[in-house]
Amino acid sequence: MGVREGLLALLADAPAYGYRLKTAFEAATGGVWPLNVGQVYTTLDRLERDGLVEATEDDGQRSYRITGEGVRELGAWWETVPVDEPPARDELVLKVMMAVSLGPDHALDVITRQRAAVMALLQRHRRTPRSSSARDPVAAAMVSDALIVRAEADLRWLDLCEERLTTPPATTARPHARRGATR
Amino acid sequence: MGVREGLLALLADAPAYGYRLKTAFEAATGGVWPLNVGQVYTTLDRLERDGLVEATEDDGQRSYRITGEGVRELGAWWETVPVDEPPARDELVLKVMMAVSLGPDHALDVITRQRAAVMALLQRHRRTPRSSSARDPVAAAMVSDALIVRAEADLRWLDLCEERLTTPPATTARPHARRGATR
DNA sequence: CACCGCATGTAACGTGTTACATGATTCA
DNA sequence: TGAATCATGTAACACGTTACATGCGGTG
Repeated sequence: MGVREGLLALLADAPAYGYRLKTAFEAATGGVWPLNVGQVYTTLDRLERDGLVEATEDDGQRSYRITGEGVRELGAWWETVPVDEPPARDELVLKVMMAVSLGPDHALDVITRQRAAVMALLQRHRRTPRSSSARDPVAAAMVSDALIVRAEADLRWLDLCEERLTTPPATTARPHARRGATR
Repeated sequence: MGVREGLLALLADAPAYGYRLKTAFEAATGGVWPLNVGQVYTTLDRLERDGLVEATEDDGQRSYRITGEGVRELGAWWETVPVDEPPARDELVLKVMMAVSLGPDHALDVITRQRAAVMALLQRHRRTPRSSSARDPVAAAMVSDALIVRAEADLRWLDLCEERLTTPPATTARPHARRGATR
């Protein structure tokens, strides 16, 4: 999810042909998000089918240019955040939900395992400085930041779940100013 | 992503037929994750194809039971956290990455817009107490928590991105003990 | 020459999503 | 009777992913 809009964003900057879009996409993401070339072409076909881009054939080179419709669609993409109604399916959340439905003991067990796994992942992300020796250090650093922040949020959520399972059900506090998630 | 494993988890508790799995899945997720019945049957077909479940036909009722193979697969699911190599595609991250590749001014603009959108979403999530009047208040509360924590993490990450774009590129600090994301 | 990078595709598969068709049962 | 719920499926589509095929051009 995102290849479609990603290519559209690149084409908003300048017209380009398929292969160049692949390299541009990978460069924009600091080289950490590889993209199969084949997907570029299929995605371009769909974009053309939907009238968001136009192609001009020149000597075997198909150059793609964004259309007015595409510009509008892209503008909406920049501004909006994907609606979560119904809430986006998240693997970790689903896992804990299912474990809860199988019983609180099972749930606490899964939470413990998941916390250990996420903590290991977090440490790995913190140790490896992905920013250096990448094509675009800033982009790579941002992706790295995202992984770290996301993992921290997962830990925090696991703590909240454990609280909800261990404290009496009357106490349904919202996660407002709580912090930590370090254990 | 997750329906497959979700159904498998439910079948690990007890054998069931298709329609019951739909209601069980929705009940387990506090009623906030609706599931089309059709998908249950297609997913069950795939699970059966892969040998993770077995079906016993009885008077038009196809009852599904998890197999040993399914139990093993499910056990791995409980323990592991999805590997992020390459890092999972995230819409917000992709958006900012693409904006960065189009120029820092564009990027800061998109970051501002996205922050506003995420903040609005966060406030909406904090206001609506999804825990009450749901089939499973605990599950619904957990999903609500996840949305809140996730949105907070997104805000935090947007702040970090802004820092990386506005501070001199020499300073590449890691997001260790930083907190805030309240603006 | 053989290999690698450039460049364009096609085919197949996996999963998720929606819409639609078909019956049986239950209940106001 | 008519509507809602239960119950089982099929068809079509979207998107992502991988593998594969093909041809060109430069370079060791």
